[in-house]
Amino acid sequence: MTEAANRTLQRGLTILELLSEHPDGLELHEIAKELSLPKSSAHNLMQTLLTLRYVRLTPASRYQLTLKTFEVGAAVVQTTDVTQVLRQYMQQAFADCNETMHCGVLSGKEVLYIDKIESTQSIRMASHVGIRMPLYATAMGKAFLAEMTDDEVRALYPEGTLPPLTDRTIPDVDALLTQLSAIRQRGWAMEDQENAENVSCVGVAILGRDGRPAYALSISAPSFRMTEERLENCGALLRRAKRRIERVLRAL
Amino acid sequence: MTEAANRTLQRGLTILELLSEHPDGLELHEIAKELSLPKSSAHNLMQTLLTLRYVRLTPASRYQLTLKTFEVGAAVVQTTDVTQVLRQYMQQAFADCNETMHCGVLSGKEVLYIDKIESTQSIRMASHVGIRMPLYATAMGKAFLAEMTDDEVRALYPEGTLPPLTDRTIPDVDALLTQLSAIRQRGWAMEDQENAENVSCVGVAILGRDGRPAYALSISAPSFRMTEERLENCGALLRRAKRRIERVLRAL
DNA sequence: TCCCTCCGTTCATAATGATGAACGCCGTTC
DNA sequence: GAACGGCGTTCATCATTATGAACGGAGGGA
Repeated sequence: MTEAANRTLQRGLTILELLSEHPDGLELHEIAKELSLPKSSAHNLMQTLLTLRYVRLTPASRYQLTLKTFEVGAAVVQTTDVTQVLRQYMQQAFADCNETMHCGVLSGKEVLYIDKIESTQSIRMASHVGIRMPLYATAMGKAFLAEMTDDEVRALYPEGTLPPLTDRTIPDVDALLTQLSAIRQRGWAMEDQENAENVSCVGVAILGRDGRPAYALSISAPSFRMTEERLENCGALLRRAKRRIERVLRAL
Repeated sequence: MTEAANRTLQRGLTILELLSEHPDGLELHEIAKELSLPKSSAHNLMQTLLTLRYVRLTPASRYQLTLKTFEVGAAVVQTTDVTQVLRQYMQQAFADCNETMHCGVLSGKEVLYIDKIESTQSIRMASHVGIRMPLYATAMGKAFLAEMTDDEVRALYPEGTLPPLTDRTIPDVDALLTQLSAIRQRGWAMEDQENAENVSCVGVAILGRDGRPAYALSISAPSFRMTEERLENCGALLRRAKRRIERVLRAL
């Protein structure tokens, strides 16, 4: 994505990534076009990937990934469990935002905080590992709720009103559902001082193999640091992490 | 392993493969030493792999694979089933030997042939897809038997004698067990005109996730072409395929 | 059938990566 | 605490890779 030291390697790996998104394979010119490479350069790289057997050529002259990439990757997964997967992607996202991050699991009507990485900035969020928070007042929680149907959400809060934690806490289920709809659209949840003063959070939920929400990630920062732009960046960061983690979990 | 067109890409991918065999990670100098690279070259490549996030640096300055390789590889597997996995590795092995290959499943006391690739040489084996053969008279079958205990094998043939298909067919269970022991040692089975005249085969069994023999691959050739050396080559080829397929199946 | 286009391949040259030597850092030894 | 050895990093120079242009073949339309 960014500027890498070594062009050749960068390109080779990008080709593998590209092919992974095209199970039916791509022709040489398609690869060249997609990565804006001269066809002769693409040709050279594909020859190498062929002889190394990362790629094969179908009878229709389409390049397809072989299982070799999977062989290599699978070795990592053998020695990795779910929490390590979450932590690894949390670390990657952290490297891109340097704000306190949390990881939580869905536990009834609450989110249970199970892991954190603390920002190195002098003004930062305190940690929450081990505690529980109501779903409706946290970014992670709202991300969880957004993965449920409206009926499921209403069933969680039959009273219809939501006990306030701050004066910004969402007051009732109707307001909550309105927000969830926006969250579903956008792909990430946010929470602005609804849980504690001067703290803003962004969160996403991770679906397990069964398609049910299982884990969540969040980025928390002092509200003054969470500009509109930063919010968008963090949201995009988390959405990317979500997609990747889900892909890994599906095969785990 | 061999001569690839592009040195840079070759090296980068080899590093990924190397790291996949070292879950705890390797230090820069270890990588350089292992691949006989100057440390400055290794350094350059590792920097690239770092920025591309295929690799991360632990606090102890060890390079470890991230899950990115797995993400890429997992995409292939999503659209692949077991028979396609087998066929893919069969094709790779075929490219290295150009002799008729078969793939079979264990079915009671027989091996059921489910797929083939025919040699392009003018003198070649006829195809066997869909037929069944006794375990004791085929390379695939003996490979299956070699994955069982002696007791299990004896239980399959309580009579102790084995109906001959040619005059070379192994005559009884005792002789069979002797051969199975050698097969276990060597890692691959062979069969020399025990099933049909002038045909020699090499075979390996593939263990499923449950650790039980499930599939087998074989290479068949006219006996005159199966020199001692070629036999060894084909055996090694199949053993490699076996290892890889099992690794993939384990994560499938 | 002929022409045209599109695709993959090849090749000489320009751009980029590889390398060993030198540097700085740290921990260890004497 | 001085000297040494091992490690990662940097840099100038040389070897390899990237590239555009040219080639040849396959398919399609007129």
